[in-house]
Amino acid sequence: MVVPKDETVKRLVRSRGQGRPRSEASRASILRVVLELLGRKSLRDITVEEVAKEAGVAKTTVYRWWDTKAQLAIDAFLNDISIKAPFVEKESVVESIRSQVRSLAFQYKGRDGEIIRQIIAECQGSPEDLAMFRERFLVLRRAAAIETIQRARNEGVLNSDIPDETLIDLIYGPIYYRLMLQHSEIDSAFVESILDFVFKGMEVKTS
Amino acid sequence: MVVPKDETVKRLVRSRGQGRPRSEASRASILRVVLELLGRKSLRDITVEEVAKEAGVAKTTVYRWWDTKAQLAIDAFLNDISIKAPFVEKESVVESIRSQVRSLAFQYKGRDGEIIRQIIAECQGSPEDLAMFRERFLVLRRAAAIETIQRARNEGVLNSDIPDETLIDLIYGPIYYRLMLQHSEIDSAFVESILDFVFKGMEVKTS
Amino acid sequence: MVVPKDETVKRLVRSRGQGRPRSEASRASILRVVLELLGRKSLRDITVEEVAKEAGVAKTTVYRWWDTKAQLAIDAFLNDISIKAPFVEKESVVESIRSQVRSLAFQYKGRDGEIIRQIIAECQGSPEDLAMFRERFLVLRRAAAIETIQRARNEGVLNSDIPDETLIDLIYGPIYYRLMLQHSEIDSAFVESILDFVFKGMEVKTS
Amino acid sequence: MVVPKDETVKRLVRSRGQGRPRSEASRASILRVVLELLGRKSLRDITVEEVAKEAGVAKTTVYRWWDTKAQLAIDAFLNDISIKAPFVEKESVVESIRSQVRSLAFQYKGRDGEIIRQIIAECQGSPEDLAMFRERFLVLRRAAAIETIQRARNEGVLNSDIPDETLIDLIYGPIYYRLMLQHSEIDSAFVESILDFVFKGMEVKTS
DNA sequence: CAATAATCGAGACGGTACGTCTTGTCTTCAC
DNA sequence: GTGAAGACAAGACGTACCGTCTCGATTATTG
Repeated sequence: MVVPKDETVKRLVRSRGQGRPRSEASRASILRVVLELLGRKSLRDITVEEVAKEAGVAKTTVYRWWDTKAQLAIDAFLNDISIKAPFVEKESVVESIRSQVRSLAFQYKGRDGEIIRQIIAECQGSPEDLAMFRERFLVLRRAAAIETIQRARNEGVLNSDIPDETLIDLIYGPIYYRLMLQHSEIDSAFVESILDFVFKGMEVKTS
Repeated sequence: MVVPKDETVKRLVRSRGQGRPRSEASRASILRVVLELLGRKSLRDITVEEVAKEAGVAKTTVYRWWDTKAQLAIDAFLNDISIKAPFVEKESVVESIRSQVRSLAFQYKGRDGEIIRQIIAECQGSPEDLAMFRERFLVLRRAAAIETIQRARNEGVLNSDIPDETLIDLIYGPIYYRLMLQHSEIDSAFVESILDFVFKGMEVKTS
Repeated sequence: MVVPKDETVKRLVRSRGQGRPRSEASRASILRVVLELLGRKSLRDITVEEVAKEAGVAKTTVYRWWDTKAQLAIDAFLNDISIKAPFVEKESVVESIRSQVRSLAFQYKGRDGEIIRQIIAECQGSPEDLAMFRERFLVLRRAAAIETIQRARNEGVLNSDIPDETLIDLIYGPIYYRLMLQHSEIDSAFVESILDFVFKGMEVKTS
Repeated sequence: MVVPKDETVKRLVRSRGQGRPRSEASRASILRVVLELLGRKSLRDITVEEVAKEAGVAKTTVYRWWDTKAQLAIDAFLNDISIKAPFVEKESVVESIRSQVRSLAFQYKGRDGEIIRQIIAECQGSPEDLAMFRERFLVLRRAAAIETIQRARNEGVLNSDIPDETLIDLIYGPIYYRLMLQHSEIDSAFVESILDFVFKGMEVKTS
């Protein structure tokens, strides 16, 4: 378990104590600017200096709360999004999964996909950053998927002995693959083909 | 179609004409150094200055033939590797595919996977670089896969109407997913699970 | 009137306000190194990189306070020298001038002449630099000369209607001429000949 | 005596022998381009690369015939100008000198003065270049001046024992002083004041 | 008339310094 | 103690020229 050094943790750790309290305005301004810049340019091309200037904040204030640009981007991203692709109750568990994957694919086609792509790239330079991205973003979503998959298994809908983790990789891997390599669109034809192949003949059992 | 600006093309373009011919020794030295450095550190942490110095070459010579660090890394990588995961004739077409995927997964677990990971990350900052990586690396391998898949279809072994491109994404996507996110190992249990799931019941027909 | 962009002015302008104060140690170190290097090599052969390295200072620190190498050299030179050829009270005003010119010629024969020569050469590439050299070095010295000349005129010692400025050019021009062209030594025979010619018959009146 | 390394000498030295003869077209083109560039920018800002390109000539061709940029500029300048300020016979020897100084001052106010200024500056970096400038430009003109001055002495017109060399410095020094420092114009008021002061009462004797 | 030899253009080369940019730290004063 | 301001050391960036070199092609003289 990697100890997260992100600002959320720092806030908790430092929250008690003397002195001038942390400026909430500065924090919000920084995160807002990062997100806005991420809409215009590659994370690589965004500089801490630029963020500080745009946010009307001292560079030291940024460095005080975030160790790396990747962590800053992760915070900005998570601070902004609500869960846009949740697992919702459907007529069947499999349909619930299919529905979630469709939502996620739609989300990844847009701005959010772009940002995630940039963050993953940025995190390749540091195992710690990559670990943080997984823990703060990926594991939550994978946990929800696993729970749903297990419900499907309990209902006898999943007639395969493929491990849960691997099944998740099988479903979401192709989407991340296209996200990172950009060799083809993440359109609905693609998503439906994947889903049909993975869940072929499974919905029958739910009836 | 992106016009590749990599050195290989430049060499062809400039091969006819006057002037001092390009130094093959410098070229080889640069590519060798890049590869050697890629074994020791992240591509992000490799500097052109460092490459030039280690290669005993002027910085301008590097910039003359490669536009970006990503292109340099791609060339160094491709210059080095032979196709380590080819499609070889097996007792069945499906087995031929399974065998290739096993080889590729094994390759991606090691140094080559590490390098590919770095290159993909580096290419995210520039669509041109990413396009070059696809064209010089990905398309060749995907073309071979497609050809094999079509042979399987012709033999009636593939009983699914999933498009070829999507099938490739389904098989290789999970591997790239684990390569980039590093949430789990690309071990043989993982690979076999994927292969079993994708080709379940298909080998029967080949008998 | 050219607005000087040299460090002295910048210092005054920026002196009030927040932020880390300018490092006096760095400033002194840079100027010291420049002067030391000027004693060993041509100003053309001195590089900013070299100055920074020798001074144990970042290159940016040099560029932050000085726009051009010429300005740097002027500051280093002025920072070092006291007025080595002042106008001192003598038995007559003319003798006071003669004495000053002798001192100046002696000064220009040595290291200072060499440095001034380099600075003047360096300043030819930019009207701004040349203007700064005049304003920070030349005008002060010419003003002192003019004041002394006018005292001489008031005493009726100067029986010529030559303009003050031109008289100064007449006396000092030949010295600068030899300094820049190096066709002959600036020795005392030369200086005395010039002085005798310019002030011939004038000292009589002072008796 | 410095051995001139300029192209004129090289031409003579190399003139006999086998091989392809020197291209007169290239030589003329180079000198023409240098002169044209000198009209537009500082000699410091002119690069050999630029000269070669503009002249449609290989860089090696420039380097083969001229060792330094200063020598190139000197050649270009001398190749262009005829003697624009000669000593011509006048009603008196002194008037002949005065006339020559007026012409020279007029010349130095314009483009030629600008070029000379640049060349002198450029030559400060190398004693050899400065020596060449003196030998190929200055000595010829000073020799003519000395000859005229001696004629004046023989006619008893010059009633001063100032050495010839120093007298020349006294007359021309102020002009070069203003040329290099640019603190005032080299206008006729200035020239006449200098001449009147130097030759005051001398013309009487010529009558 | 072939051999020789110096020239030419083109342009790659190793090298150096440029002036800028970004990083992450530090120092001051204000709150 | 935090924050804004901004100087600082460090070092890579990508560019511009330097002066040299290696080519193939050309153009004269010499044998």
